[in-house]
Order: sequence, then C-alpha cells, then structure tokens
Amino acid sequence: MKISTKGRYSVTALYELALHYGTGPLPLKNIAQGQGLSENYLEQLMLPLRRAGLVKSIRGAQGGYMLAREPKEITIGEIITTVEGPIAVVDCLLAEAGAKDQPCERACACVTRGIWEKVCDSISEVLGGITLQTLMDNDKGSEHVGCAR
Amino acid sequence: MKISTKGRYSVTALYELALHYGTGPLPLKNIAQGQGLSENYLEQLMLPLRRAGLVKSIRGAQGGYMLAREPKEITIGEIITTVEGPIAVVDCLLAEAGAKDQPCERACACVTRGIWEKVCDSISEVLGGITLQTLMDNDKGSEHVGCAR
DNA sequence: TGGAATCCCGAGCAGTTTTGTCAGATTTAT
DNA sequence: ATAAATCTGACAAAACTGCTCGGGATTCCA
Ligand code: FES
Ligand code: FES
Repeated sequence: MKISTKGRYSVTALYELALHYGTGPLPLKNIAQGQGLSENYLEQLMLPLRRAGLVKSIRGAQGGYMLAREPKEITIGEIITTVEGPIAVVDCLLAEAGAKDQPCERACACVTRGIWEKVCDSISEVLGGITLQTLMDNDKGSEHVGCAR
Repeated sequence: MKISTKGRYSVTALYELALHYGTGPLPLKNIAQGQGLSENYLEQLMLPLRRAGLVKSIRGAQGGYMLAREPKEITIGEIITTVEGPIAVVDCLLAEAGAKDQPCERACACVTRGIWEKVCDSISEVLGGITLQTLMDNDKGSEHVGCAR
C-alpha cells in the first residue's frame, strides 16, 4: 500500500509550477534542483503529465514547463492517476471497465469485493478533493512556528 | 497503490475460518483447496497472523487453524496490517513512530505531508470499520439474484 | 508403538516493478 | 552558431511479489 515516488515527485513538481503560475515557463532544472530530485527522472514523469494535458512545455532555450490550467483546477488525484495509473487497490476492480481478460472470476459472489471498492472510493474522494490551490493556501496559512527539529 | 495478494488471501482465508467459527480447527488444506490458493503460500501468511494473535493453531493430526476471537472482533484492517505492515502510503509517515532513521527531512515544512496523512486516515477508517462478521452478514443479506455472467 | 496428518520455519528463486541513468536527437532564443 | 532546454528510447541495479521446496516438530489414531 504505497504511493510510489512517481506520484510524490509529480505532486511536488507540479506544486512548484503552481507557485510560479502565470510567470512564464519554468525549466526542469530549476524544479529538480529546488526539490532535490533527479532531473533525468523527473523528465520521464513530465511526459505523461504533458500528454494528459496537465502541463504545457516550451522547447528550446528559455523554455520550460508551466501548468496547463489554473492550480485550483488540478487535483492531486489527477496527477497521481496520470503517472501511476488508475487507483485500483486490486486488479479486479479494473476489469469491469476494459475487460479484455477478466481476472475477477467470481465478481458477483466475491464477499471481499465490497471492501476494495470502498477503499478505492475513499482514496479517490480524498485525492480528488485536494487541488494545487488547496496546497498553496494551506502552506500560506501555516505559521511555520516552532518545529522540534 | 495495490493491496498485495498477501492481504487479499489472508482476508479470504480468515473469512473461511469465520464461517467455521466454533466448530473446531480447520486444516489449512481445506482452506487452500476451497479458495483455490497455494497451500504453501498460505502457510506463510498464517505465521504472522498467529503471532499477532488473530488465529490459533493446533498441531498434529486433526489439527488446523481457528479464529482466536469472535468474527465481530476482528477487523479487515487488523488482518491487512498484520500481513502487509502498517498502512503508510509514504514512508515518511512511518518515521514519527519508530524513527531510527528519519526519511522525512522537512516534515514540518513539507506541503504534501497533509495529503498522505489524509489518505492513510481514510483507508484506516474504512478497513477498521469492517469486521469478519460484517462480511458474513453482507453475504447472507445478498440475494444472489441474476448476475450477468 | 508406528504411521499419518498437520503445523512450523527458513531458504531460495523467477518474474515484475520501481527508480532511476544515460546518450543522443530536436527545437528555439539570443 | 551556440547554448539552453525539451523529447525519446534504451538500459540497469535494486527491491518487491508470489510463490516453491525441504525438512523438522507435534499430535492423533489404530
Ligand atoms: S474475485 Fe474479484 S473482487 Fe473478489
Ligand atoms: S518530506 Fe516527509 S512527508 Fe514530505
């Protein structure tokens, strides 16, 4: 039950873009250095994000990335599903949609199916309810008062 | 974001035990064959479950496993955390408890931390709210009416 | 008392996924 | 022209998953 680094890095990268929203393209190097991430790795994550229409890119010198929409229109759920695939805690839940092969043999008789559905719904609800704007607001609101370490 | 077969198999196995609750020990072979699981693999899952006090075992011929508590006293969350480890969608959330090493450098400044906490809480709430008894009740309640396939 | 059934335990292993690295091609501002 | 940047695909180490196997220990039953 882990969210991979793909998801986490993507969120922080797009949060960084959100902070610069409206101020032209931001090169990947800046994001990577600022957050201490591998530029090469981050590069790979931007590919699906661009194809999904979450970010836009400008090539060449003085180029970079920028959000394709307003921060309040991009949810954390979108970001994570884009780079990690659909939120399905068990493969069975995927089958109903695509269903070229059906890994869920006893779908209607399976007593546990309801559990996984509830978990997925719950996660989707949480992640779909948080936007990049939310993160910015929360960060501004926090006082950064005395932290133990 | 997957729940591994460890978690799923354990839940179905313990559900099977719940169905036989009060009727003596059930050998692993029966569970495995009934659910179409590998007996050898299931054996490995029972080890942590026994150590965690969820099941009791009786060795020797005519032995087997039984629930250590009533079905209504065993939550799905307990089962899954026992075999898969704590529900922490990111490692950072683990650190605060044990914390021999601290993977979460900027815990108090990290804007994304709140997201992962919400997700974990949400999952824990769902899984902690479902017991083996719940599953049995739901299954009895369902009419098993016309299912497409 | 002698199997036979059954749990107990650790080692090992093939396949997949994760987490990157790298080299080079392409585009564009200056 | 040159430098800055994105684009793309190939590759690889490490971790994880999903098992399998072999042998040991315990207990029931005939
Ligand atoms: S067999 Fe697919 S959810 Fe149980
Ligand atoms: S650095 Fe640990 S939660 Fe962000």
